[in-house]
Amino acid sequence: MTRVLVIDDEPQIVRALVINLKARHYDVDAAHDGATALQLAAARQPDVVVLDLGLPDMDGVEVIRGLRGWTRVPILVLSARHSSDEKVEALDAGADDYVTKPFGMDELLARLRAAVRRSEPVPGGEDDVIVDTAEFTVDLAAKKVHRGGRDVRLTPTEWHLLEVLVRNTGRLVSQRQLLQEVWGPSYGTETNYLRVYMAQLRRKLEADPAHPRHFVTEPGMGYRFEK
Amino acid sequence: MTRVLVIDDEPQIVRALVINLKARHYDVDAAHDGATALQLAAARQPDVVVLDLGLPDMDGVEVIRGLRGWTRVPILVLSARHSSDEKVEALDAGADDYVTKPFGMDELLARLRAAVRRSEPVPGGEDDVIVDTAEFTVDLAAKKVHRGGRDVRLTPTEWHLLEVLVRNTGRLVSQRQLLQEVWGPSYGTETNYLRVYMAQLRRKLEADPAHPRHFVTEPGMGYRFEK
DNA sequence: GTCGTCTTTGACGGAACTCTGACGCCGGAG
DNA sequence: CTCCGGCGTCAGAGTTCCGTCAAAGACGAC
Repeated sequence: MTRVLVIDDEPQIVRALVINLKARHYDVDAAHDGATALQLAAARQPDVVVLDLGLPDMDGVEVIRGLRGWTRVPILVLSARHSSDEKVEALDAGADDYVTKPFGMDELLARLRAAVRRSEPVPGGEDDVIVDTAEFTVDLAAKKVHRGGRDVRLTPTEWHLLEVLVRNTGRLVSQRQLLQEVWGPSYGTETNYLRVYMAQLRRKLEADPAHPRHFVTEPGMGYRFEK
Repeated sequence: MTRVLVIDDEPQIVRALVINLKARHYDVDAAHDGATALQLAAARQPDVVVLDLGLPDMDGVEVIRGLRGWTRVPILVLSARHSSDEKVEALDAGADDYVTKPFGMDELLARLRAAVRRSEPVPGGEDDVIVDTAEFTVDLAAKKVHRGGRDVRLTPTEWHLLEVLVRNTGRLVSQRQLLQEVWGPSYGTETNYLRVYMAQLRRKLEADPAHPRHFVTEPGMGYRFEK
């Protein structure tokens, strides 16, 4: 869940923000002054900060600097001041966005989403999906199969077939489904393809290809991958 | 130098932006319609995009989507519309900021700086910039390759290709992905480029280019860099 | 203009991959 | 027993894909 830190000394604005944010399933913390804000930011590690510049105890820009000293968390500034200098100062101090009051809640939320979105890691990230068996290891992201200390080379078709089976580990996959996923929707009855390529996979991955333990045939139905 | 792509069909606005940006030592490209913009973005790889939503040939939001399909470059939207819906739509489509006309140049430049700043890599980044192999060393930050006691000269395209492969060390990178990252999103099937440049890299970096150990071909799928 | 560098393009032989048919094995049904 | 359908195995034909080379085109420097 995304955590938001709201910093504002006007209770009605804080209340409005908190209600709206909680309704959209954000986790919300609130502070009424700069000192509390900096403390809360350190303690709660928010994913985004909404900061009103007019605080009772310190200048809003100082809060920005205080945060930027140790974090790159997105900071969205609220302010009643329309002056260009104020905006420039806040943005150059490290703010990510600047919204003048009165503001529309829709717009604020959209800007919040934008700020959160761009601080997210790249979706196609480095998370390696690895499946382990007694004899070999499959890394779906890297498209690698490791077996007995060395990499196994698979052809595109072999990979595709393996991928479908591994993604359905433990489940029976029908011949029709395999054919359509690997060879295309117009295939469905060419079971000889399956026989040939399943044999390849077994030869390359099974300890004893004649008695497969991981690529199991269910006669008349399909195949199943077991760890 | 920071490169900015300005997209607007009003000549006087473009001129004002270009003059101001160039005075501040930005490298500026300009497009007056969406199609040109998308093409320029691919060709010039800007660090930030300034986009007017009112274009003659296509909806501004479509331009945002077109860019977001393949890049996370910051997009700063300009618009004459003050409507909240417009803003929300643009921001949710992937824009980073939204400025309504008329705008102050100081504010716009400050927002531009903010957008560029946050897209910069962390200064004290923990990313290991240097990759070592038995035969050569790649320094991604310094853009240098060292081999056998001397620097190897690489052309821009060779570098780009090497960079993508090294950033994905051990992982298979599809031909399509390589083509799109190095040559641009409109490429994807010109595999002969890959063949030519992969041969160049091997000739310059592999001990035995005919039997590559680090730049591995996976027929029909892509290439892989191994340490 | 001329030069040098880099990129794009086309052509070719060889390697890798996919498809196809033939054959044998096995278990169940007649 | 024989027949038959489903499966595994094998090897060759056909196709696609890749590495290599060379030459033409694009571009900037001088």
